[in-house]
Amino acid sequence: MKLWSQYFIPTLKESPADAEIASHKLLMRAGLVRKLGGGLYTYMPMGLRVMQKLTQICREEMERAGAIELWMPHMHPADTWREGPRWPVTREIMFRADSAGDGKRAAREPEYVLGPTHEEVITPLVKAEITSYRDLPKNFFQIATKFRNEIRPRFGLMRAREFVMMDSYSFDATDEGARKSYLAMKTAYEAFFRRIGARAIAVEADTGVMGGSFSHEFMVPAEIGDDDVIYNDESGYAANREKATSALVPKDLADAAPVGAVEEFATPGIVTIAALEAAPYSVAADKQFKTLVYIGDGKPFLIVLRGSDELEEAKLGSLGFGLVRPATPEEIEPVMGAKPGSLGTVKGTIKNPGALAGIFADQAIRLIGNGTTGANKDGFHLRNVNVARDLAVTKFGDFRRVRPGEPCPLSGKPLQVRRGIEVGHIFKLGTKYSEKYNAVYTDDQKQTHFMEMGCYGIGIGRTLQAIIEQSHDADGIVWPWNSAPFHVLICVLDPQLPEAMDLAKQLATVAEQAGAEVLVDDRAERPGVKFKDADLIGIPLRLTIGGKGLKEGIVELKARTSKDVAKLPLAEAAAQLGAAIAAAQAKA
RNA sequence: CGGGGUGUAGCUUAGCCUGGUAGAGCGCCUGGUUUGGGACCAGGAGGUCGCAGGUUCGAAUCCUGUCGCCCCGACCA
Repeated sequence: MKLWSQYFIPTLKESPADAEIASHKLLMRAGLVRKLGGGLYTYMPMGLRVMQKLTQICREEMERAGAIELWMPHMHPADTWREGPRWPVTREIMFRADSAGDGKRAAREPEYVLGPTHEEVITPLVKAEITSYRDLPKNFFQIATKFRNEIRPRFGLMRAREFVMMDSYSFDATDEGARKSYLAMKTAYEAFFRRIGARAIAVEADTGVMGGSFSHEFMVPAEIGDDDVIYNDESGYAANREKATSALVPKDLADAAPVGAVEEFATPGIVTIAALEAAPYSVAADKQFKTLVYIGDGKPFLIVLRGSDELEEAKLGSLGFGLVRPATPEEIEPVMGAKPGSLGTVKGTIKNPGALAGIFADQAIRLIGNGTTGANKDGFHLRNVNVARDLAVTKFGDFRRVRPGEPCPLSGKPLQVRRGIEVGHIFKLGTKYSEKYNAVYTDDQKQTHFMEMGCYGIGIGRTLQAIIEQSHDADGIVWPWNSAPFHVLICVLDPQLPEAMDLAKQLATVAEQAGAEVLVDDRAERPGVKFKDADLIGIPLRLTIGGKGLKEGIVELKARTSKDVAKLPLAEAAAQLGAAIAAAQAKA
């Protein structure tokens, strides 16, 4: 039991000016966190209590799934990363942790970095410690602080520079085992989110920098989310926009019949899809070929899309390049022979095709018959262009961004879109890291194999905020039972009356014996202030003890989720309170 | 990193355009009256107006630079 007057819950009537979204405002107003700097937050006592609830439930579910907790350093020798497989990418988001020094000791290259994640630490560790199939599988997890120099921290805990994450890493002997480990994590994550009262859905996701074969994100649907989830309720299809695909191109699509030979025509000053759509050219965007130049690991390659489609850059990951970026106009002209706006991939028109690492086309361009594309000659385009006959294509793939309304790949029904907050992510990695670090084991035939890996993460702080985003009303937070900082708030309206405080302490003991955590508001505040604060901090059950009620012989019990107040005769108060707690526990 | 915005007391902010003693509300402290949904009265404390430079007799206000914070965007030709 905690007495409010002796605890520390600095609530605010007004939201700080830098909080924009509901959950961020409530985090501040309910006294859960305070900001130190951009993306850096102090967990105040109430915020810490919620954090501890989440980490404990997370720990229990991970252990239930057979994972083993450990703790790794968060300051890493820079070589750990420099020698790792993704230094060029990860160094951009890592903080260096060198001696601040006097200028003499400050090295040009970092000596130490703060860990954004731990594949580069755990894989060498496991390589050194595990060499036999007898010791596999293993799944190690930790719940600890991560550091990432986010391009733009925002929305409070939603995207922070320093944040708490549960991360785990599985090591299996076989691909089949790795699939099992992956599924065990998916199940554990679902159990975790269910227990803490967050409605999260698993969606197919892009593997991104992590690499690997497949992955799911756990998304909490919310308008303020960073990600678009593409889904169809009927089929159960759900994917991150970066990964989402649609059944836009029929499998048995026949190539359109060419109506004539490729023909060049002058388009002075026309360098955009939209300009070519306008009169006098009047070429519909979905009859145009859009040709983009990218640089993959230093070498240019081309991406061809319909003019009406947009590139989903994340899908370029499937091409296997490490670092990918758009080419600059200076890089484009020597290769293509024209400036951006007049580019194309019709055979024979590219100035220096030998320089290209490949020409990759989105399958949707096969829907174009007799289309128009750039001539690789400034101010000229080509018409009557047909994919099979005229275009040089190394490989077809899925590179376009899906739009709502397109047919679901599973059911053919229209896809829908909604925003979501990514609170967890699981990856099946395969052997990308084990090969890099030579993490091998010996099987019962004395053969050595690379370990099959998976990695998994839950953003604890982000999850905390996502719960608030998902569970609040105009008056404040509505904590789910298992995430709540306290379960029962005993509101003593007249704390100067000894009998009121005595009863409060008595009922607090009852509640604690029923397994609830109790906060007693014993402050010398007016009732209105107490009720407003009670709603703001969102404790699931509120028991009100007032001098007026005591004279009538009653106390009041109210659930945060309900408007109804139950008047309990004093003789029944203990039993009713116990019953309400038991009911809430059973439901949670 | 690019664009936009903003910085005045613990919090919310007015004043800035048009230079001339820095104001309010909330919160805090003291006293009193109140007491079931953010009370009232009286008194009080609290500000290098983000920082640095400049213009000026005089700068919160105008100019330059810089830093912090917030929002939008991410080379899609």
